[in-house]
Amino acid sequence: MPNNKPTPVTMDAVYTAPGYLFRRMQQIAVALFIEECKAFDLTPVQYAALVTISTHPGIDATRLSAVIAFDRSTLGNVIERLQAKEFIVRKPAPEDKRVKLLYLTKAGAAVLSDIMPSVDKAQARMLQPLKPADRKTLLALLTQLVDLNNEASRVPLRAEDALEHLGRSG
Amino acid sequence: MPNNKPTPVTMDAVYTAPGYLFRRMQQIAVALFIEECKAFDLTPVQYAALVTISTHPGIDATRLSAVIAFDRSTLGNVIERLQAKEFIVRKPAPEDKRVKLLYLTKAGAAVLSDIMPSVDKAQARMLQPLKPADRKTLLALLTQLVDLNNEASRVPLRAEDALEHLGRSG
DNA sequence: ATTTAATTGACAGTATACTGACAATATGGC
DNA sequence: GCCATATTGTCAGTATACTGTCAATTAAAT
Repeated sequence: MPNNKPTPVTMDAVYTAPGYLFRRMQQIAVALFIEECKAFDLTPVQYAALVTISTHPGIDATRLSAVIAFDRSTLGNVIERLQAKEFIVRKPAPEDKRVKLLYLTKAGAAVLSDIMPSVDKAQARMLQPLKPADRKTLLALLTQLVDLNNEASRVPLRAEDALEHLGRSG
Repeated sequence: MPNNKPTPVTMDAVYTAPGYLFRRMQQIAVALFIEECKAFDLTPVQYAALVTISTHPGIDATRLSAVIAFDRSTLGNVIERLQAKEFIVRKPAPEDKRVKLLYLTKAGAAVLSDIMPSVDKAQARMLQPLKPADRKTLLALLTQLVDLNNEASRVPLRAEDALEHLGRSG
């Protein structure tokens, strides 16, 4: 005969779900970043954008979005804020009137090099509670998992594709 | 003599940062949840709130926030949306005019029991790419890490404290 | 009991995220 | 060259998150 007992719902339906744990860790990661970097007025997303513009001067917003796997719509606002803080400039591309190319300003390069130690400290702090060997294991598995799930996100990482048009034949 | 070479910034400053990886996994987790559960019109946060109200009928918003470690301000809007969908009701507490107690409606209980298999499928899918042993390892380390970093988040998990006032002496 | 503290829900402001749409512009097929 | 298609940046709408504030209310201090 069928089992008609309703499955009892417990908080384990939340606490043991990997999605819940990833959400918690993301919140913790942001909190630690903000705390360590509060002197620099940069968010984690803004930091990632700055790094990418630094390593790919003249990148445009769409390619930037692909290189860090952030949503293109969201990135518009991020870029505006970085521009308002005068950490980057936008220049129209001469050969394509739709495109605006992104470059670091001197202030942007300065803040990026200044913030690095604090970013590193924040990244170290969030893994600190684990034993060193466990940190390595977690980081390796996490890197694998993100990579293997790349296509599942709305904006998959496309670092190679995005670079094809930059600094080469064109 | 001092080393004046500027540290070359590479994309590793982003790609290997645990904070970046947690952000990516969180986005992937949400995308998979939404995809698997699109028939139910529930977000991951709304699901967690529903589960908690189901296991703690009569909980108030502040304690709900502590039990799932979500921001209290944010939760106000979440509760409003759940109420608009008629999955929960809010009743004023007789002994404290500030408090509004939360209860599942029949529709809320139904959607919760209906959505469970899809939630489980989404949770399984995000770990699927890993070998079974690696899934266990990752989940164990992640659970540890969230727990050990509990105080670092703005809204630490306070499941026990939050329960003290419910269904007991009062 | 009256002043003081803390709590609760609400709100305003900022910052990610995603969906879907749009105009301007480029590019391809023909 | 023209037309269908694709790309780029932008915008409106919704949903988390966090900061800080506030009025109403309750609890604590004395």
